Amino acid sequence: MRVLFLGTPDFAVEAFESLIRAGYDVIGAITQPDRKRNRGEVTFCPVKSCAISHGVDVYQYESIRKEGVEDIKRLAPDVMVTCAFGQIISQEILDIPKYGVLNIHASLLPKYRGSSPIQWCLINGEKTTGITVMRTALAVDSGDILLQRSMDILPDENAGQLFDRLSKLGGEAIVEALRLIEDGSAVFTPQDGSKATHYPMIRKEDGEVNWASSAESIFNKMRGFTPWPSAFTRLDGKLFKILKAMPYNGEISFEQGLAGEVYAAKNTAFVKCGKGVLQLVEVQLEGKKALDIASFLSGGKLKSGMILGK
RNA sequence: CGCGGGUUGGAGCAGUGGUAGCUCGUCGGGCUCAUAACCCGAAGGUCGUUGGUUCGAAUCCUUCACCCGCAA
Repeated sequence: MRVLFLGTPDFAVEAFESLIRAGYDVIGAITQPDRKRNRGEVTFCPVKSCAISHGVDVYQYESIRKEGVEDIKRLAPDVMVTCAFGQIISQEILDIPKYGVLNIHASLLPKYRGSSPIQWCLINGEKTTGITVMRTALAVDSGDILLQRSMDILPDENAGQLFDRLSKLGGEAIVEALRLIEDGSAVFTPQDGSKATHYPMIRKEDGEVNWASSAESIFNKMRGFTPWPSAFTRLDGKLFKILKAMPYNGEISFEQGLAGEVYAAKNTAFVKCGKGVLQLVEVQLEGKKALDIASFLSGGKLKSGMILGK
């Protein structure tokens, strides 16, 4: 079976490699164009690097609808697999492969349609999520479902960790999906549109912590934004990332009792929230490396009574 | 050549011309029923690299390397 893969970031690499490991004839990988990076080395996107190492041809288009049609027709795939590709595909392309186009989505559709499902599940404090393999349709994440695999979200898991686990599950799911198609037992079930929820791509500025909200919701937000783009606040006017933290159940007596107020002990620090207390575990100040809270406190930049967010 | 911050004993920082200091850790000793507590003492740094200015540089100028924040 000739498989054409469309995907760009880390999340898609696992699916790409799974297909190769499973013995499918992966005839090409289409990714987003290489983006300019001014600081650090210029690197190919993860799927491109992986494809090259496996000797798979890579195709990149600014707009696949306008530039990719001829290439895809020439490649004559039996099936196409999309995974975090990042571009909308036209009906003309969807009609090319005999077995259609499949998409791997990191949520249990119809919940969490959109481009940041993993982050939003964490932000909303979900306990369960999963992978959906469905037919790619013109409307975003609305195609008929071929199969789903669910997975529990760990209590202190962040988006990076959940990404890793879901990408593996996605790799397993897509291989299983192709098996179903090959032996003719694939059944596609329409989504119940009335239960659909849609979330936008998360933006960097959305990562700012509102200390007036509850420790629990700040904790969930931090998990959803870590490791990228990170939950942040201000320390003395400087960008201060909260990379790891957890709600604290003990009693802390704050001098002023204000939201965002810091209580710094010897090896740890707490922040008063609108409801509850958050214990800091790992932080990063603008221009500095990420540090565990004990090391950061050694620097003397965080003291009891300071108010975060200003 | 996009903008900016950084590189000082094991960790994190201070120190803008006169041969380095703080918190923590480490090691030794003491106190205590006990402790991540407290007390006393000790070890540990040619201040990222290159060249220069100077009587004298961690501190000023220069080369390179590496780390990081922002913007893309």
